[in-house]
Amino acid sequence: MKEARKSIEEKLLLAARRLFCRAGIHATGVTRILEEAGVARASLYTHYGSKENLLKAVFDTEANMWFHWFDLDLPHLKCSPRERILALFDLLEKWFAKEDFFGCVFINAVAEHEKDSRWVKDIAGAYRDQIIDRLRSLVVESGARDPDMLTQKLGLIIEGAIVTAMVTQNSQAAYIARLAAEDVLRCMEYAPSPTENSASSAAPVTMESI
Amino acid sequence: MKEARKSIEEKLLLAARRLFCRAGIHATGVTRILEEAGVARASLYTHYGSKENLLKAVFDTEANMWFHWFDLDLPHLKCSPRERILALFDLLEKWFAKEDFFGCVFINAVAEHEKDSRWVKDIAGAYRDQIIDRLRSLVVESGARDPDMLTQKLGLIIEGAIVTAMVTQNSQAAYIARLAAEDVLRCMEYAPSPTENSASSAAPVTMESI
DNA sequence: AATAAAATAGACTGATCGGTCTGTTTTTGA
DNA sequence: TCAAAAACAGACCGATCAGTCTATTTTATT
Repeated sequence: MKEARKSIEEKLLLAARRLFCRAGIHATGVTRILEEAGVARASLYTHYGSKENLLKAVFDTEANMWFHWFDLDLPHLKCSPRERILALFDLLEKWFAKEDFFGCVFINAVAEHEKDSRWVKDIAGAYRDQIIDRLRSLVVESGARDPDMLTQKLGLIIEGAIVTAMVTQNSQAAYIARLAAEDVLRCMEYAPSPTENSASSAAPVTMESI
Repeated sequence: MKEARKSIEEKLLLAARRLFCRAGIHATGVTRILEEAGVARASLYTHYGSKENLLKAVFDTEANMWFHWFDLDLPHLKCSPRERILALFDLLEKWFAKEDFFGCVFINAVAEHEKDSRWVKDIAGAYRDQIIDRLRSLVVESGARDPDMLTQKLGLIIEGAIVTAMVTQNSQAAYIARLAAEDVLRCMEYAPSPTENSASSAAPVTMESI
């Protein structure tokens, strides 16, 4: 296949995302980003204008990873909504196992910036809301009785998996998280799905019957 | 009661812990710590020698908070081991609700330092191991069938709660985490405790009977 | 009250930061 | 092929960083 040459923006984004997560945002100087990207100093400023704007662009790429999972990868799976939720943890495991996984740039950025800073919290929070919304759609599809509560539990478990994987440098955190997610799913009562299981009684499915 | 005057070490520790978590470690200059602590510049260096040593001392205070919970607060509760595990999440909720809660200094420090840095990862990791060990003791006390797995699940949920509370600035994360913890406890089979329930059958308690 | 030790304010240093600017080389498109 | 645009290397700037130092004031001990 064609060896597509990376654009300057791509080279900067890849190097910045990697370094911001591996070494921290404040601890990463622009000089180091430029060395790793193999790009001239002035190019960073003609393309992004500032280190801060480059960070915002890295936020974009990280959010797009999540959107790709929810909007393209998971819908293509031929399985039940419940299994689609669990498949998310398999995607997490592949992410954690990458040699350049060093945590989530949103979480890390919030951790190392002024907590009442407008722009970091607002941008990271807005992306987080969009990701949680997609998770909630998956949960609603599954027919859970209390989708908001289940979404919050799963979101918390996902964030716990990310942080545990970062501090332990072990992708097994995704597997633990998947098992914990199975537990909370098992404990949630499901309403019968309108498309499948239409012959069963109207009584909710309890955890004993799963 | 006596108005105990804070020592210079205490004033520096309190200000540093607060600022390291609220604004980030790299983003916090020593000048700002000194202003907030109301202490002279030279005093920081006579007492701690460097900003890095001050961070290590902050690690100590954060670890002592956890040790106090596990070694003093929880053992005093007159309740079942299972309820003691859940009481941990009530302690988390009180922590999150404090007006100067801005995340866990261990997690935040790992997030914003070089991931293969020896000292940050080693110190934070060693404290984490000690905390997880105490959690495992609680789990073993509860008589769970697979204490290692349960400990990992609960540890992951706790870290998820901390990060969720940090990014959402909402102590409700502890409540969600407690409910999730109840779910994983419910799904874990318990062996009969040797001290209580000695009259029951040898069959393990399943989740239906809880 | 006198003296020694500790804490104070704040100037200072060398290094590094994000960002700008200059001049040269490479790429691109007609 | 040739001119315009883009990317290049690297010097440079003002600000800020952690840490040192001096000189003064406060505290503690006798």
